[in-house]
Amino acid sequence: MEDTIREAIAKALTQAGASDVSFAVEWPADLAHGDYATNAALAAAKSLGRNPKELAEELASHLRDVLGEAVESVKTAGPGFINFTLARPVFTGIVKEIAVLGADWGRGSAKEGKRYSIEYSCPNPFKEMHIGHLMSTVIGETLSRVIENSGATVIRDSYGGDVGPHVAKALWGLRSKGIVEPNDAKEIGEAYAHGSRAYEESEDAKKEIDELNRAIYIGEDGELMNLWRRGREISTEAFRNLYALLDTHFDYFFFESETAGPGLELVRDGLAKGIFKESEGAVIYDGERSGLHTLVFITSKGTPTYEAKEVGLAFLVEERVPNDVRYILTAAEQVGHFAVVKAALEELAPLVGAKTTHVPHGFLRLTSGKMSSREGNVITAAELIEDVRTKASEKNDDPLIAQQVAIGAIKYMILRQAPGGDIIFDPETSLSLDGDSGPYLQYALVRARSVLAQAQVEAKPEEAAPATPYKLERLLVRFPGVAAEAARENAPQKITQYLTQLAGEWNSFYAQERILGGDYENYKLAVAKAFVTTMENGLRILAIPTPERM
RNA sequence: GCCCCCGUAGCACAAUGGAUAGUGCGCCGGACUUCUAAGCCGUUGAUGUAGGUUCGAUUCCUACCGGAGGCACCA
Repeated sequence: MEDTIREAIAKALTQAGASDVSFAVEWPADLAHGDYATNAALAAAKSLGRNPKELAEELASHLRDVLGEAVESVKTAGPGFINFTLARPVFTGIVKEIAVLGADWGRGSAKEGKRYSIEYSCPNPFKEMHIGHLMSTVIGETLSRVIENSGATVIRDSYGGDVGPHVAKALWGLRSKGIVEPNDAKEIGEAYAHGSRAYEESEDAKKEIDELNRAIYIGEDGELMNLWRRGREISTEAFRNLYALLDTHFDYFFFESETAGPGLELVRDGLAKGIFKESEGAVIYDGERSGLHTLVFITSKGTPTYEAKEVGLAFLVEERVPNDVRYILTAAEQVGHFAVVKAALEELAPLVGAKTTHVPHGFLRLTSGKMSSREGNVITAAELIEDVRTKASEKNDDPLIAQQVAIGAIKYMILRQAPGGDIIFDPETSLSLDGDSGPYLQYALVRARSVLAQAQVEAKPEEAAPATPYKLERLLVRFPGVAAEAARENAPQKITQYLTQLAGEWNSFYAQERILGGDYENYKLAVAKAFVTTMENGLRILAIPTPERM
């Protein structure tokens, strides 16, 4: 419908003598203004030297003729907007279409045939997954689904640091506590905190940890490597449990132990080609010549840094996961580093560099101060989920439903805003189960399904409908457009906000209209069903669970 | 010092350059003989400052103020 309107406007403008004017067709903020609006008259008025209101009036009357029965009215408003109110049959048609499409309602094709490689979550083995990783995991999974929904194939991977100083600290910590066989991820996390403190407080410990770090890279100390393998296994198993809870499933896991070797080699090759240079015994990329930071890729001790490993990873992914676009999600604090890696990649392998995009996300900040695993005041992902689940079980006896509500609440908190922004997280008040929240969406869906389950008659979109479409219907129409916009702009929050508005409209409809046994019962049931389909499809994209009852 | 991000009501967040700047929490006030009150209806309240571009700026540009992050051997 939007395209039809757009074309009609373009033609009308050409007739008026303004063929290359760019204009918008958008949803008015207020439904009272209609279903679509355009600024075409405002945009064209200047080049035509016309009064925008007059021009709008002229265009409107022309468009009224062209669009005919599809529109209820075409009116001008304000400084020269043209508002389109769609006719009743258009909405009836959409309600029918939703019933036919079912799970496919809202799916797009803009990215058909594209392969996306998306990397997210990326917790480091030997540390516990904290709420920061939760943010990356939730945003990454939902962004993946948003892109899949527009027709692309998405291959998900997570990349973890299983070598490097933090591992040396954890292993040193385990050894110093005399632990040969760690029991769980928590024990390893504590050992890391212990080793990390020792590293800063004791020269001897620092020396030992540096030595361990090298030994892990070399990998010849059998006993050490056994502890390392065991530790990595325990950590990654804990991650997998969380991923199952969060409904995210990776196709690949990459580890720094695999990227370190290739990374070193690639950077050394680059050094020979003059892309990198030596400085104070280290191999660096001189980013300053292009306004970036100058960063070390290979340390003076010969170990690769994060940057070199990232280069190795880029090539490894290219080999195993052929793709058209590669997204790497990390916290925003890495933007400076990533810009340097990308610049280096663009010199080493222009095609790989060009299609690699860093998608930064904000931090989850605590109102109670900074989180630091060294300080031991991190909130782990598992703890947070457990806390919210406890809160949710006050109203739900069924543990599965309490868990679905908890996951929904946490995900909503993360997905309601633009991914780049920080979330100020107050464990006491941030996780609302009322108002704008995950449970709000879930509850609206549960009530709608409940109505449908109790219905004695069939949902029939072809039965008589009231002359004026419900606001709910007028919002339902927008779903595919919202989903497409979210994919185009990497903006999952657009879907969250839309679903919130839609749920609110359903709640109002539910409160005002008698559905079962009321007027237009068959048609209202069809609208309720269309709402259920839309909410289900939307929540599926967000990866928010849909409880059976609440 | 340099680079990047951010500044919207008491608080947390929205708003492809458009109309009366939306929503939730909180505050205050309503409605249950009716399909689930985690809900509905109403009320209160905001674009850091100063310029610029534009028919039109929360949005783009400049400066300033304030906050967060980054700036060579952690990731």
